[in-house]
Amino acid sequence: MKALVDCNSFYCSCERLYRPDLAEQPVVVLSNNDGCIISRTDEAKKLGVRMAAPYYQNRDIIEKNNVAVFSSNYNLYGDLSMRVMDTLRCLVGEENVEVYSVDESFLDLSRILPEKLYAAAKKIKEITEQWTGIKVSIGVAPGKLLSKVANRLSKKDNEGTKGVMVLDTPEKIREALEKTSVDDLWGVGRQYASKLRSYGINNGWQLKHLPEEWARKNLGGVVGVRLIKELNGISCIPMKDPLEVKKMIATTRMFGKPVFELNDIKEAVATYASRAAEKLRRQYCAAKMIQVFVVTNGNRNEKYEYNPQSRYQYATFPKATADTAQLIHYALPLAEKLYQPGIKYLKAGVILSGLVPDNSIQANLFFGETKNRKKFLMETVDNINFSQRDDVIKYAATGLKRNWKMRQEMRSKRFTTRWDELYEIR
DNA sequence: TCTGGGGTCCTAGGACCC
DNA sequence: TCTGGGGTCCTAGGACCC
Repeated sequence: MKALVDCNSFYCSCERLYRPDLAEQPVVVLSNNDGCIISRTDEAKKLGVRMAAPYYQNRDIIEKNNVAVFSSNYNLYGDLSMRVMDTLRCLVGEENVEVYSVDESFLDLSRILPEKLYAAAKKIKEITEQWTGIKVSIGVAPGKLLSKVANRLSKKDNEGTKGVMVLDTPEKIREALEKTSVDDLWGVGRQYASKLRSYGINNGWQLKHLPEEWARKNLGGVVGVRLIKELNGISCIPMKDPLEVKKMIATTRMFGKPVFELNDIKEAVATYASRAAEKLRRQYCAAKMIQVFVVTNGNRNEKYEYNPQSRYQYATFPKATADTAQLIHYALPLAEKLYQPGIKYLKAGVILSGLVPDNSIQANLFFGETKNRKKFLMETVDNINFSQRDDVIKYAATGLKRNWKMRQEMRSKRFTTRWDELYEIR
């Protein structure tokens, strides 16, 4: 059996942890640039605040109802996420935890006796909440997909489940699937949901009975087949190896305000390249290719409409690299190629791909052996920046003015990662 | 005036190989 | 006029996830 542990309204819960006065009050957290709502508490949900909707569209409700609003504080969320995941690893063993996202983990509970699953899940929930202060919900089922279904239902107040649901009999699975509409299933997005509805398939129970061959044709090949199998209680989405590394690394952001100057774009691209390079080195990899893109508002004249258009340029390296200076060196000319004067730029990004472990970089006849010195330099810079939790050392190309930096006007303090922002008790 | 920032997997099709 | 039967690797694009 597999479990899915999910932190309730994770970002909001993190904010509440250091603001106990907000325990009963609705809370929302905004995306970078204070653009969209990316986390909301149940209270905010009940007021009709929509998830992933632009902040300004919800502003009326928010102001009228005294909703607490925060800019996202990723230092804080990242640190608390680590505490939650460490707790889970401690409870069920490192090898049985697959961190799926910042606020979710799958657990492999196959070593727990069936009759003890419910008690075990309850215990995991209690201890995690006690140790971290973050509320979690747990769904347990034969496979990952059904554990997602169970998790989702365990959160509904009217189920009386108090955050733990175990689907261990055919009857329970049937009941759960009948209550779950197709668009709430993991792996069914907008396209597939509307296709299914057009065939009269509205909930998980109906979907479970479709032939695998139909799913293969209509729901993305083997992906669809897996979906049906999982619904039938056949676990076929395996747990991931925790040592796996990313195959692509991206750093992209909207600008705090639209930008027109090449220089601003170059600063941003150099900054994103530096950040991407850090992520690359953290997983001990080097990249073979860099891609730079910019997003403009494709709309001309007309009244305002959000109509983003992106353009890409890429370069490949003679030899895989994780050296920030070299990545910037290749990235800037790409930015210049993309730039046209007089156009309004909304966003830029850097994507690294063709990632290989950095100890297996192919030597190249035409490039000398400066590798070790560079590597030592990069390690030193990373260590200093990490120990200070800030970019103390950065490349000049990343700029000083930083006109394009994102807005975070309502960010809470970085209570757990900065000495000068520690939580104060009077 | 204002709409996030990451990722994954899969398939089809082209270029190339023997 | 005839025109196989395997492969591999790469890329673009679609769909999905949180």
